[in-house]
Amino acid sequence: MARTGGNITRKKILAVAEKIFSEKGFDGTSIQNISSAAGVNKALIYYHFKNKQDIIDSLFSQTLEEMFCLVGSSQEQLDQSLHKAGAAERINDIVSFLSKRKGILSVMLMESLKNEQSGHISLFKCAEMIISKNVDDMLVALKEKCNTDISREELMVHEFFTGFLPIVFFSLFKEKWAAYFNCEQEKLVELFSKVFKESHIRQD
Amino acid sequence: MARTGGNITRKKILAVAEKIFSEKGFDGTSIQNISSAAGVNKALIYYHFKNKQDIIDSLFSQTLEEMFCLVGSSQEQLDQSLHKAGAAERINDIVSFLSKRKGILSVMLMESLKNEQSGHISLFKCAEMIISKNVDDMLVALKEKCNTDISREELMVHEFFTGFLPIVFFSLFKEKWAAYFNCEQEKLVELFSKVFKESHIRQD
Amino acid sequence: MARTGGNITRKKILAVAEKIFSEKGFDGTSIQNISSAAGVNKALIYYHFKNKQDIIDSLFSQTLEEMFCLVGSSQEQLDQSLHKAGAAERINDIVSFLSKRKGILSVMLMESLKNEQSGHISLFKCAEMIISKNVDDMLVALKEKCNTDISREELMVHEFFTGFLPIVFFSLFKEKWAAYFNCEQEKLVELFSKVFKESHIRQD
Amino acid sequence: MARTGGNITRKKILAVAEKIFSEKGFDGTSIQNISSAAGVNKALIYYHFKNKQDIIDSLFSQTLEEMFCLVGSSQEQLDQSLHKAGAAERINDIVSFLSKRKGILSVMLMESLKNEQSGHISLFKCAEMIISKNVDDMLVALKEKCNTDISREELMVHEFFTGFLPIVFFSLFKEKWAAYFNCEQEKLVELFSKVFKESHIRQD
DNA sequence: AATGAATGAGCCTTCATTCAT
DNA sequence: CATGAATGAAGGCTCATTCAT
Repeated sequence: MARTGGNITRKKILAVAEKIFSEKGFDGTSIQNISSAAGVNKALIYYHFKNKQDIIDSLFSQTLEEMFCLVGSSQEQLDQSLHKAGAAERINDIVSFLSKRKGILSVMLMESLKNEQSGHISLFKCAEMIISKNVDDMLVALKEKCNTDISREELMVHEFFTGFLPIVFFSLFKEKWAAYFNCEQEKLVELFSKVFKESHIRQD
Repeated sequence: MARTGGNITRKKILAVAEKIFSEKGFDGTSIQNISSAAGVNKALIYYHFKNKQDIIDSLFSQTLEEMFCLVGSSQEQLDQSLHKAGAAERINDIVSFLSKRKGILSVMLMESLKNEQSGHISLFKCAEMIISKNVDDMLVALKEKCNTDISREELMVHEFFTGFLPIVFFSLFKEKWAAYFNCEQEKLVELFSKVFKESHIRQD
Repeated sequence: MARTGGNITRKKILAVAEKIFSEKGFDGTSIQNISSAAGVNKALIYYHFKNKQDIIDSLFSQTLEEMFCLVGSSQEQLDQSLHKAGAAERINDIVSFLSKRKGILSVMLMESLKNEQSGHISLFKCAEMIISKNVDDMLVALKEKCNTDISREELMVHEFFTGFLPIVFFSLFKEKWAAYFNCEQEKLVELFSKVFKESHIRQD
Repeated sequence: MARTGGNITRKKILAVAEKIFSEKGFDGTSIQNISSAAGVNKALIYYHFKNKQDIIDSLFSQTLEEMFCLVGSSQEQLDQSLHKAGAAERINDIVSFLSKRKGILSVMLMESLKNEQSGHISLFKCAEMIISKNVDDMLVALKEKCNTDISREELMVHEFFTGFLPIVFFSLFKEKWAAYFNCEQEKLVELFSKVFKESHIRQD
C-alpha cells in the first residue's frame, strides 16, 4: 500500500480533483480541468481511475477511511466527545479538523443534495462515523442518570441536525458569512462557539 | 407544444427547471433535459430566458420575492417567531412551508457550496430574510429583560446555524434519513421536533 | 410604386441591412441583427421579404437600378467619361459618388469573392453598367484616331481592372489605409488622384 | 480517420479550410463542413485549433510567413521587380504565383471588406510585404534619375491600388470574367498583361 | 402592417473516454 | 507510467423561418 511510483501521481490527481470539485462542483468540473491543474496528461487520469465517477468515489472512500482511522485510533481525543463537560472546549479543535476536510465535505454535501441517485450515502456514512461514538457514550452516561426515555434514534437525530450539520456548515461558510455580513472572522468563530455550546451542549 | 400564452410557457419552464435542478444539480442538468420535461422546443427556452444561468437566477429571485411577500405580509403568523413560547409549536408549520420550497432550497444550497463565484449570495439573502425579523423581535424581547449583552450579530449566527440550517436540512433530508436509518418518517418528524425545540428554543 | 405605408419600413430594413451586411458580411449578419437595429419585429422582415437572400437581392437590384438611372440620365455628367481629358478632374467626384455606395459595394465584393455560386454576377453587372458607356465612347474616339487595333474586350479589361477596381477599392479602403499607414486622409486622396490619373488616364 | 501524425492532420485541416473558406466565406463555413471535407472528426479540429478563428488566423500567419520567406530569399527573382524594364515580362509569373494562393487571398479580401474589427490588417501586411521591396528599389532608381519629388507614400499608394490590387483581382476573377463576358481565358490573360503593362509599368 | 410565440435544424464548442505508441 | 491523437455524444446557444393573432 506504500507504492511510491505512480501513487504520487494518483494522489496529486485526487488532491487537485478535491480542490476543483469543491470549487465548481462535480458536474461543473471536467477531466481537462483536473489534468491541467495537476499538470498531467488527460489520458493518464484514465490510467489511474476507471472514469470520472471513480475519482469522486475514491475521494469519498478515502475520506471515510481516514475518518475511520481517526475515530478508531484517537480514543483519547474523541472518546470523550462533544456532549461531555470537558468536551465543550474542544469545539474549536473539531472545527479546525473539519476545516482541513472542507473541500471534500462540500463535495459530499453537494452530491447529497441532488435528489436522485444515492449521493447522500457517503455523507450519511461519514456523519454516522463521527456521531455514533458520541451517541453511544451519551447513551451509557444517560443510563447512569436513569434518563432512559431517550432513544438512540433521538440522539442520532440530535447529533446530526444540531451538532454535525451546524459545525460542518460553519466551517464551510465562515469566510462567506464574514464577507457577506461584514464581520471579522475571529469574532465570528467566538460567536459560533458560544452559540453552539449553548444550543447543542447543555448540562441539564 | 401548442401555442399557449408565453407566460404559461415561462412558468412551466421554471417549474420544470426547479425540479430537475434539484434532482441533478444545475451543472448536471441540460437545457435538453428541461425542454423535454416541459414539453417545449429547446430554442423556446432561449426565447424566454437569456441563457441557462438566467433560468436559475429567475428561480432564485422569484423565490426571494415570494419569501419577501410571505415574511412581510403574514405578520400574525411569523411576527411572533421561532424563539417565543408559542412559536415552539409552529415548527412543523415552518418545516412544511420550507418543504414546499425544498426544490429551490436544495439548488440554492448546492450553488452556495461551490467555493467560487458568489453562489452563496442567494442563500444568504434568503436566510437573512427569514431570520432577521425573528432576530429583531428577540432583540426587543431581550432588552425588556435587560439581557443586553447579546448582540444582533450573535443572534443572527444563532438563528442561522442552529435554527435555519437544521430546519432546512431536515426538510431536505428527512426521506433520505428515514430510508438510510430505516425509521418511519412520522416518528422522525416527532423526534426532530423535540430535538430542535430543546436545542434551538429555550426558555431560560 | 410610391406606397407610403409599409414602404418606409421596407426602406428602413434595407438601409439597416446594407449597413450591417457591410460590417459583418452577409453570413455574419442575422435577421435578429437587422430587426434589432431597424427597431422592427423579426417576423415583420418576413412580411416584407421572402427570406434573407431576398434582402440582399433587393439591395443589389435596387443598386443596379439606381446606377442605371444615373448612368442613363446624367448624360452630361458621365457621357464624357474617365478617359477623356476633361474627365481627369472628375475622379474625385466619382470617388465621392462611390463613397456613398460604399456599403453595398463592399457587400457585392464580398459575395463576388466567394468562389461558388454566382455571387459575382451583381458586381459584374454593376461594373459593366458603369464602364460600358465609357468604353463605347473610347471606341468612337479611337476610331477617329485610326487606332483600331484596340478591341472592345481590351478596353473593358482595361476599364475594369485598372479603372473601376482601384477606384472602388480606394473608396472602401481609404480610412483603413490612412489608419494603417498613419497618413492623413486628405493627403491620401490627393496622392491617389495623382497616381490614378497617371496610371489609368493618359493622353498618349 | 486513421491515426496519422498530428501535424499531417493539422495541415490537412488547414488546406481544406482554406479551400472551403474561399468558396463559402469564413462565416458561411461550418466546422462540420471542414471536418467532413477533411475526413476527420469534428472534435479533432478543436484538438488542433483553439477555435474557428484560430484556423483562419493560422492560415493568414502561415501565408504571411511563406510570403516573407519568398520575398526575402528569392532576391534574384523579385529583387528587380515590377517597375523595371525587364520585369514587365514577369507579370505572368507573379500572376501565376498569386494564383496558387488564390484561396487564401480571396479569404483575406473578404475579411478585409468587413467594415468592423481589424480584418484588413492581414491583407495590408501581405500587400506591404510584396510591395515594399519594389517601392524601395524604385526609390533608389528614382534618386539616380533625380526625380525626388516622388515620396515613398505615393509609391506605396501607386503599387497597392494600381499594381497589387489589379493583379490579385485578375487572378481571382479571370475565370468568372471569362465566363461572364464569354471570352477565352488565354486571350484574357494576354489582354490583361498588355493592359496592365501599359497602365502600371511605364518607361517614361 | 405588425407582433409574440414557437420550431427544427444547425452552429461552435466541450465532454468523457479510448487507443496506439 | 505516460502521452499525443482521435472519437461519438452531448453541451449551450443561435439560426432562418413560420404561425396565430
